[in-house]
Amino acid sequence: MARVRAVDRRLFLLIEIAARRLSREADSRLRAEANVTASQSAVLFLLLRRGERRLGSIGEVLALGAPAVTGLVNRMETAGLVIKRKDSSDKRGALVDLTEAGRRAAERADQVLRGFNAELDDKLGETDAAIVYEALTRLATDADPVT
Amino acid sequence: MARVRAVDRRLFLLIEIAARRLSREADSRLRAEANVTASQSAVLFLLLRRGERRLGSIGEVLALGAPAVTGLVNRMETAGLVIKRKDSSDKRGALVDLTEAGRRAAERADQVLRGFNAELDDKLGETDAAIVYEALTRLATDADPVT
DNA sequence: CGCGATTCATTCGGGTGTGAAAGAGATCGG
DNA sequence: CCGATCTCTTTCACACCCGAATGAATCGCG
Repeated sequence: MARVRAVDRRLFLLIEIAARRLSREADSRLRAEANVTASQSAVLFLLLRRGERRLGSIGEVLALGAPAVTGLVNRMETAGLVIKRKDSSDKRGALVDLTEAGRRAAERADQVLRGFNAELDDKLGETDAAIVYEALTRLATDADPVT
Repeated sequence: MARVRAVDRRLFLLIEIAARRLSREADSRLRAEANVTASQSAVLFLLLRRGERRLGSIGEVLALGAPAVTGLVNRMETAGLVIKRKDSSDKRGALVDLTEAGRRAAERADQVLRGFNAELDDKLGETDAAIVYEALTRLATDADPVT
């Protein structure tokens, strides 16, 4: 069973397909149990664990471009999950922080995702999961061709 | 080195981040060298290797919902890459096939992606790459919780 | 001090994805 | 044969992402 199905021999396409499936499942659980989207939950976690941050910093960690962060945070602000205020020490930037509702949502989302992640780890097995973590981290932190 | 950075401990978030980075890079190369997007190239490959197919079949292989396929194929038809015609044996469905331009684009895209994929394989190393392929295939073909 | 370069965020236009609902054609059971 | 039902695709409203261009504030260097 060396051969994999046609399309799957392109790692990047395979990752996209896997990401799509996982995202769909995670998103539906997160919406149902925490009333947030998968993208939003990533921001919530970041703020929950590392506190108030600038927009650019969020984009850096999550590998998102500036326009994506602007839109995401704006929708979250409308939803009452975060507040945005001008950085008084550098008025170009804006700082984002959790609201109380945001904190509660973050904690619910964390529960949901913890469970989901555990299922995935089970599915892969301990050793494979560790290798995949490491491999994806490497790809995620260093995807540029001419390093 | 057991501990990974905060956000990364959620496999699904990590996959999203990696997918985003890889997609961005692949997309930019594909646009430059073959004048197609990454999503479009997945459809092109499928048609190139397996021939004319129905919309639903494309969605099944690529893990895309029906509305996504409709939009994707429509934009590709506008771009002259594919043609869509009614399935005469079942007039509910539509068949999609490559145009000549589509075939040429598919072959260029194949070259680009072959190179990109080789780089990724290099970056991961042979054994890790094989494990990642296998693991993602498992996740991509079986992401449902209650199996 | 002051002006050009840099940095942070937003806006703009467009591709990509989703779930829900609608329309059209096939199918099957009475 | 024909209506209930199922299947395939589309439409709709929306979330999400990107690159390019813009606006606003800071920085840096003469």
